[in-house]
Amino acid sequence: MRPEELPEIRRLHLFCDMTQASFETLLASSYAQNFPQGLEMIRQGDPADFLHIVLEGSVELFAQWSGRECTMAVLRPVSTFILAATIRDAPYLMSARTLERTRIILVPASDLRAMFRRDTEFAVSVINELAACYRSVVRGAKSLKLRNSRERVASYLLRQSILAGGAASYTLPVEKRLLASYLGMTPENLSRTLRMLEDHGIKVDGARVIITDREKLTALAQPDRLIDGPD
Amino acid sequence: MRPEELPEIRRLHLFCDMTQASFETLLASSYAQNFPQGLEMIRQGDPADFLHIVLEGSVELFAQWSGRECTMAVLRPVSTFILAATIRDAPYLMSARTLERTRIILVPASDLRAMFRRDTEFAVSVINELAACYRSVVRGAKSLKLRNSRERVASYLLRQSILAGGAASYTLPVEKRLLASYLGMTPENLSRTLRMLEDHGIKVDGARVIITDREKLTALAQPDRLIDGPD
DNA sequence: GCCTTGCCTTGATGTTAATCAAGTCGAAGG
DNA sequence: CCTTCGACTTGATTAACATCAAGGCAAGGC
Repeated sequence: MRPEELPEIRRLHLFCDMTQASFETLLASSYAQNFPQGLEMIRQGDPADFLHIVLEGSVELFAQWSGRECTMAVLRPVSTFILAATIRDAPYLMSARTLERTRIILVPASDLRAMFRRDTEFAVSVINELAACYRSVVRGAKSLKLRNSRERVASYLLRQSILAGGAASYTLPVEKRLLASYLGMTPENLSRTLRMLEDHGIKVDGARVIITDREKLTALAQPDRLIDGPD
Repeated sequence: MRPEELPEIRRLHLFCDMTQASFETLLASSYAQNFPQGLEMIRQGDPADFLHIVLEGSVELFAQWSGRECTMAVLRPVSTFILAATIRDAPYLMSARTLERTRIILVPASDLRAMFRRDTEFAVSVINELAACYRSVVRGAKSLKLRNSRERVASYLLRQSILAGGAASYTLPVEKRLLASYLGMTPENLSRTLRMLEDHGIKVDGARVIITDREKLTALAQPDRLIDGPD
């Protein structure tokens, strides 16, 4: 692990409140690994032996069943993933693959579990992190059950604009086929929906999104703090 | 609160590992409340001031958006709910209503948050509980995204049979309209699907479910530990 | 340069599920 | 006993979405 990486990790909510000693102990038993693009680094069902931290690149979390597959999340630096599985010492519920060349820190699950028994502040951080993750998945489930695909796309586009500082124009952070799977629809349907949304204040050209009429888009998306955040 | 109720609460995973002193302190600031049937006891968006424990009756967690509504979970004694919101001191993401006359214990969120800073074993229990809740929602999301409605119904019916000890016959624990909403479909569609499943090893008469051909049902449901549990 | 390759789009078609509209049934109450 | 109400069912229709098939387009390799 490179020394300049430690402060970046330390800044994560999960690690910023623990003692320096605890942090150093935990990271001492961890190690970095570089993965090429498209590598399936975690397979659902495998035992969860490590907490993962993305330092560079990006990772797709996805799920499989009966020959089908869907994207559950896309993670970018700096963030952790599959915390819950490591804590319960249970099999991963999701698979993970790299979307590009990606650098990951692997923190042994057993050290993690030992650490939050010794460092109360760390335990509190884990609690907060898990609660946030839980709420995030609940939001996703609400969006899936309460909105149709057009509304989900509209909400997503509006939300991305807000994350880009309210910009009227921005670039999609992920490929469209991935986005479609994430939103629970087929690529074809996403393509058609984006076209339809031209009547609702959105223009999409390649990965470029332009909001032509924010009011109209908002009327369709009906953004809701309890689904779209912020927390 | 009745004295005979304390041991029941103590037996919950969330409370069984904390010190007796901590448990008594926490419950001393709590109080019980009885609600009639059909009462909306929690409204999504309200501040989360209490952890809730169901002692008698049953509670529906549901979500609303744009005039639509869907069931997220049904809770029965003895269990806790909306732990994550209380921890983050954030608004509830879901509403809750009683399905029958229901008795609830209310634990003040602030006492809860103070307690897991003082009692490490309790903090660990909270961590484990949250991780379990998180995984449970992820399973639900996977089921929604990877299965069509017929497969969801088949999985549900098979799973209930297993929960009933592998019985070939059992009673549905919830009304069908609720079940439909929980499974992400309309009551009409559930009704038709149950009829269709007669060709796949299931016979439903009112709330009575009879598995006529477990093998056929299993072939359709394709139960998966990573979706249907057990954990 | 040309040829791949992968991603995206488009149109035609088929399937799935929601909606609309009656109608049945059984439990609760007058 | 009859009425009423709510839950459930059923059929007809419509809307939403997936699938299938074909083609466009841009990036990268030879």
